[in-house]
Amino acid sequence: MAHQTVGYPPGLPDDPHAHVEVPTPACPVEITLAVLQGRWTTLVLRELLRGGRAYSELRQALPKLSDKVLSDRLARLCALGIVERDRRAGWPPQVHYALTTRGQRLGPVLQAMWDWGVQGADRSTESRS
Amino acid sequence: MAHQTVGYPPGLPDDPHAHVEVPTPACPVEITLAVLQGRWTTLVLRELLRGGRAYSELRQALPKLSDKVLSDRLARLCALGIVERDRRAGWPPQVHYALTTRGQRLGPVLQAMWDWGVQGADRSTESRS
DNA sequence: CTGAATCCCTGCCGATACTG
DNA sequence: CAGTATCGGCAGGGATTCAG
Repeated sequence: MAHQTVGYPPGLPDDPHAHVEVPTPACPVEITLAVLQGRWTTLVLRELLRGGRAYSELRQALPKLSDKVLSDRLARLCALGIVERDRRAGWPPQVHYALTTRGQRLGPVLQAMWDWGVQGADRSTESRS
Repeated sequence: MAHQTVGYPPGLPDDPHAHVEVPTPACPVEITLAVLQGRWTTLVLRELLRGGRAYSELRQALPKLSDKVLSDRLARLCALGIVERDRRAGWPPQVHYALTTRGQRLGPVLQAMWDWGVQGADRSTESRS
């Protein structure tokens, strides 16, 4: 099934993905979650949302991030069509990374998560259905 | 650091969380991601967004989900103030689960993820910064 | 009915060292 | 500079079993 009714407390529109019963790529939310999953992934995306960066610049921005994980994240995001790799000729060799337009569309998603994280600090209100 | 600039391609507003360099609870996006992380979590939330459910109803809706994981998810979401537990007297013993208002605020987040997952199917467009 | 406890296994993440 | 190779530790998740 899928998370289609999200945002509609009582009533829910019909959606072909609305009956997913297992966490598979069939559910759009799971797809997005799969992209975002993995430690450091969102931090890398944040950096790239601020503009394209060279590998060394990313390393500099995220000092605690090892080569292996950074490479893994970038390779995975490239494979997913989120990030684009640009190997530039010359010396020293440099590789530039930038978000594809598909990747840039993740902006609103991260923004929504940001907003919830900020206001979520207060857990004062409660309600039941 | 944090993902504050999310959604603002070139320019980025100043934010105290904007300089997080390690994935810690200091970043709102990481907070939200932590809440959503874990297999099955979003599926459980989807079910609850459609209205409060009894434990048995959740099990029925997610047949492939084991008791342990469902219990873990619910307990964790309760601890986070996302879900509220309502132990009802009588026989057979039944426990009702519902989202708190804080939990319901996750609706827009999942909606954004849903939207991206749906349109993300096409990776035709690309661009560089 | 509703969970908590236990066991095992898998995959991720980090550190280190090495190559084009 | 920009990665890849390898190894080990550890936490997450599934199945099964037991308890309130």
